[in-house]
Amino acid sequence: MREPMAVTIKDVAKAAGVSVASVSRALNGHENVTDATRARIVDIASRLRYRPNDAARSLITRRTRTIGAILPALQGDFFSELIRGIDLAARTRGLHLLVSSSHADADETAAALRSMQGRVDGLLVMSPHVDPGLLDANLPDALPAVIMNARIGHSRHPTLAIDDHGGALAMTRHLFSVGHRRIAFIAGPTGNFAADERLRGYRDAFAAAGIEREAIVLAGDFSEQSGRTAGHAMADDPQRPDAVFAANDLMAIGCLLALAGRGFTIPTEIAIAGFDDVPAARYVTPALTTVRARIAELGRNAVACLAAEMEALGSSSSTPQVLPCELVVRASCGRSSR
Amino acid sequence: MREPMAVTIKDVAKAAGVSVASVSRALNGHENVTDATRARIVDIASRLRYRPNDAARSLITRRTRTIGAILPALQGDFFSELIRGIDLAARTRGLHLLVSSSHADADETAAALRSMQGRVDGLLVMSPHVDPGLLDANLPDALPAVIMNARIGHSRHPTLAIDDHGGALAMTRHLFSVGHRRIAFIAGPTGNFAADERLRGYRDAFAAAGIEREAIVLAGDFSEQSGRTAGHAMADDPQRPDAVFAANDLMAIGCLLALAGRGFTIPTEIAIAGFDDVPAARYVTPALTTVRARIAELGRNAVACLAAEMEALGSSSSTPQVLPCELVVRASCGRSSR
DNA sequence: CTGAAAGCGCTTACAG
DNA sequence: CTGAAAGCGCTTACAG
Repeated sequence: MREPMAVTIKDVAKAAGVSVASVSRALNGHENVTDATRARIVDIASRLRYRPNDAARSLITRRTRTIGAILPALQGDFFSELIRGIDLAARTRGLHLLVSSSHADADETAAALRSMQGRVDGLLVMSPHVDPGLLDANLPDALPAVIMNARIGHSRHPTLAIDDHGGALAMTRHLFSVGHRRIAFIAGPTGNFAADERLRGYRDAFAAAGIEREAIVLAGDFSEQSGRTAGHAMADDPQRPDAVFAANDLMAIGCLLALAGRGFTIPTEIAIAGFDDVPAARYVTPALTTVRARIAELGRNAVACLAAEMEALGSSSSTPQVLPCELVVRASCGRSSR
Repeated sequence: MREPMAVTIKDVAKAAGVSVASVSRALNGHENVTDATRARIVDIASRLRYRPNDAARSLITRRTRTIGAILPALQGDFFSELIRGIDLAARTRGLHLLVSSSHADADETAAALRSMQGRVDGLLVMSPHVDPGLLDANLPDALPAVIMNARIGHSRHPTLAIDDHGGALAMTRHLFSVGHRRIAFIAGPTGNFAADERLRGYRDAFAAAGIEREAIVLAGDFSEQSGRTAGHAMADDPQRPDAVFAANDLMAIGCLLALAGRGFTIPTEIAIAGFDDVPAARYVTPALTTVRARIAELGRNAVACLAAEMEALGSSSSTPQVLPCELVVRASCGRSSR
């Protein structure tokens, strides 16, 4: 009981009374085919429900019409948005999307990189601790790749990033502008690109104000719990800051909940700001002031950049892109500066 | 300037002084190879950084070691969780994952189905308005496929689903048990499987209580805005219900916000419950009572089911699975029944 | 245990 | 414009 044989190009050729070469040319839209022949072939092919075998085609064309996305995770608002942008942009170009995520460490990422090889025409890579050397060591030079959210210029591959630094800088300035001065920062995990950039933005704002010595940095790891912990630490601190800027919304929310639980009034006694504008930011009380990045756009642009790479093989062009962020001022920080 | 030739099985054979057949057998772990030969081949292959060409292999084995997931969307907490479960389970089995989503209508879904053909060994399909006929018409009979969140038994393919009906039934009973009787239901989009099932659960609870005539159903479309609209309608209603059960959390939150904005106290004046347990449910004030489904598990089990299908070709086995839901009682509905 | 050979289903120079 | 043929890189009976 073998599987029913799929219809191949030979079957179509036979039915149409032409060679397989003509079928191939007709179906692939080559010029050198009579309209009449093409019409007959197209008609028969569809009647036979002919579907070219992708493996055979890939074998000879060396193209898969597929791109791969290697991401640290898939769940959560950030990745959810990112992958939506990627998926849409890939579909628009008729590209299939292979995904791989949840890589705990560099070894797993390397394995994922290798396993994508040969199955994709190009790769989108985001790794929080991305090491350009990892890519170079595990990817053939010829494979187009685009890196997301890593330091621009650190890799020979085109890199696109959210302007985490600029967003954090703008938020810190905003907090200054509404009258806060003792602004604590709850940091994200050290070594994580976005976390480091946000911290740098915070620090630069203090430096620009000539008060870098007054920066107060608390440890965090992007989890709500670490935000709570920081919130309790602040509540216990006799020199309590008058504002907190957390490196992401989850920590800001944890901090807010902890502080509110300890009886502090927000924003009058202490203001709170986050980063990401996750959906939940609108629902906490008071609603969270935060920084919004256009993440789907990052994904979309990354695909566009990758597609360009794939077409112009070798000519690694396209200026690095840094997508600006936007301040979203809500109730948790007092009134806006304007 | 042609691309650098990749190393093929021939290169390995030549370097090892054996035939390509032996290389193939050695690398694929067949028994009939001397340990010494195998060792030499493996060594040389890795030294040459040999990577079998997947297209060539697929062409002959008729396997891609890839599964496809066709989903209505990718963003949002639900799909985020679902795809996480799918990705993890696929990885565990060494299967690649091809995704396709954002299909506005049946035509686009059909196109996605066809385009996956030949690129995958099996398919995971979730379509809110899934029509078994659509699958049959666009998929070769031989392609293993598993359907998620559709009515069990309506397709010749194995189907797994969240117990939306049971969850809604349980929530409605819970609301009865804490003393509510005039419980309105904000429905989701008609025709959407989950929405319909949840409504049915609500109705069945009323029927079981012998008061089906007292059911109050308001229209909604799963959006926060439709929840707000329903909330305002209730606020204006002289015969205001004493509890609202929304078919999803987004609508429940919209309704809660609208009602709170109109000065109603929750849960004393009106209780509110949702469905899904999205992260935001914990952050609204008061925190939302809701129903939680183990969505990642649905994805994981669907992959397991698909993998079984793929191995035992033809023997469509595996009893239909319905994953139970769990009540999450928070402050928005008054005290728990226990 | 090992090799020579056929063949998977395509595409593309090369002739005509 | 069309066809015969080579070849993409593998795997797998079939012999030995």
